[in-house]
Amino acid sequence: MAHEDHKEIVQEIKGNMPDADTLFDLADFFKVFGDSTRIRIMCALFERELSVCCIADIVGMEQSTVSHQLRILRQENLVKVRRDGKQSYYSLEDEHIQKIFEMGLEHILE
Amino acid sequence: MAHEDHKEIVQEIKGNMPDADTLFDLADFFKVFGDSTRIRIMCALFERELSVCCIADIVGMEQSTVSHQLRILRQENLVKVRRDGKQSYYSLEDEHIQKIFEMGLEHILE
DNA sequence: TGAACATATGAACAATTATTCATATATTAT
DNA sequence: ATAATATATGAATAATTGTTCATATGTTCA
Repeated sequence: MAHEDHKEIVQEIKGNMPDADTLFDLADFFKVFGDSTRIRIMCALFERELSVCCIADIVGMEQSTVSHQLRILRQENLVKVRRDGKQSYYSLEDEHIQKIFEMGLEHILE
Repeated sequence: MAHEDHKEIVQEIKGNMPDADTLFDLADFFKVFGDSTRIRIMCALFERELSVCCIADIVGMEQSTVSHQLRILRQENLVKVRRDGKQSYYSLEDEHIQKIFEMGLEHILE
């Protein structure tokens, strides 16, 4: 236990928090931003849609690696795919992503 | 290799991207948001500053676990500490954090 | 000074995750 | 159909990371 109003504070805060499931999902969402390969992939996609092999060359990693990471980005609805012949072209799902990206950048550049 | 304008596109995008170091730091920053325990701790701190033992009770984890996670939050300048007698009171460093949090929440609630 | 309490930290363990290799699937052109 | 190319995926491995236990540090009060 602890100081005087411990119990009351705990109850108050617990009552006002979003439910655990939501926060769990939120953590999963941010987890996607927490890897430098994925961050670089997303960053590349800010400019335009790109094929998998272009992305691989841009980030300097194996095509396989990029494919795996793109799947993760797809699962969290951060990117969408378009097939055109042999290529798959990936692009960002919406603009939230760039905004969150920029806010993070703001924070670390302080 | 790949389709026609592959090389040009790769060069163009590579030229416009922030340098790798910055993106690495950015990923590290978001990594902090990518754990449900830390997310819950931050969420609790939106309301007010809290002692370590309060936080431990709110998130339902060991004091030790919370202390370790608070250190990580401190290292990334997301929280600050204030000593008052035996207790350490933690609070959020700035408002970026809540904004980023809310944007993430917006995204997953779609 | 010593007891009691709050917090911090090191070591160990379990679990998760990123990457690569090898290979499968899909598409196009010959 | 076969060859060539682009992408996707499964298995294996290495590395990272979250949690806990045990204990150290710091603070107050008797």
